[in-house]
Amino acid sequence: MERTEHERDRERIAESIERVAKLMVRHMSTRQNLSLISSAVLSTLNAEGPVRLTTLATAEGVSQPSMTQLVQRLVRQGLATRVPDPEDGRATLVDISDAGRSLLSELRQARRGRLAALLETLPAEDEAALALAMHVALPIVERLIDNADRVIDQVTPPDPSPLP
Amino acid sequence: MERTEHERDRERIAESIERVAKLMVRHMSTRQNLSLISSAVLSTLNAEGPVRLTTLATAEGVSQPSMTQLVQRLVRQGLATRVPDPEDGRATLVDISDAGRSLLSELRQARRGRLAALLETLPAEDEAALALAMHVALPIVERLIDNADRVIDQVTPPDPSPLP
DNA sequence: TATTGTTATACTCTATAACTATA
DNA sequence: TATAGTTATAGAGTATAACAATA
Repeated sequence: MERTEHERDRERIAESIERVAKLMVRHMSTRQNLSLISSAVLSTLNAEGPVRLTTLATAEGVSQPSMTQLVQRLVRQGLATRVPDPEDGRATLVDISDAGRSLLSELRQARRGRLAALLETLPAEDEAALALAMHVALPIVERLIDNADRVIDQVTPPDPSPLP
Repeated sequence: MERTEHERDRERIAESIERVAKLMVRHMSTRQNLSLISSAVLSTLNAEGPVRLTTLATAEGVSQPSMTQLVQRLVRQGLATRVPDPEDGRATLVDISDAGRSLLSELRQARRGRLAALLETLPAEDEAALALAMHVALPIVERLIDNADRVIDQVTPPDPSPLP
């Protein structure tokens, strides 16, 4: 049965991803400072310039009202700005502020520091092996992530929702 | 400058992990059903039998009051039970219920299905390469995760907390 | 006195439903 | 009428501070 081993591999991958995700949410998101989603939005704003609220919402996979609130929090904290879209009176353009930009770079530096400290706990040959494996895996994982939004929603329906 | 390339590698790894984490939180956590942390607690209860609330809290890296609330939610939903510890009048023992156990196995099956569907979007040679790379990387990543709780908190202090 | 857990309070993040304003 | 966004409301999940009860 080759398929069984295959399945076990996948189970193991899923469990490790879950543990890494938990770790990220807990530690890499800089606690006090900014949540995972807020820093992701800040990062998007930094890369894409002024964008509409709806664009942000769909990009992050959250509802429009959720993004409204998130942006309100960012603006309240001085990390983002809002201006009406001159080309569409209904729309608002959200952008990152200077404070947002500098916080973002601090977050990235902190993240680098944490990751570096973590990797330094490994023996040198382990880090080398990990780097090599990541070099192979990362481009594939990134394609996988790009596929994810399309694929997962197609699989979700057969969910009879067995509990309250 | 070998160090610069090294750094860029780490930056890329961190960013991919962040995206995977976001993806997990959004999709792999079965939306309607149960959050990442709730299913993790259920999973711990399933594996470790009745455990104390404090043990759960430290295992998941959340505060005692947070775990109190989380367990209250699980009990309210019929997924967990609580009994006083016969050996210590202060303590409570939390355990998974039958409904919790069956929900957990449904969650795991759903997760397997999602991951399988996702991996099937890849060309065969990509999946093979990914499986190989993961085979190398996973044991190292798991050691890394085990190190994480110890290491990260030591690095966090030099955080001047520059924003409100 | 120390430990176990709860309650009180407050914040982020999330969603759906109902709304306003512009196209 | 359709689209962009907000407000209202509700709930999960998080934390700290202050407390009760037991060891």
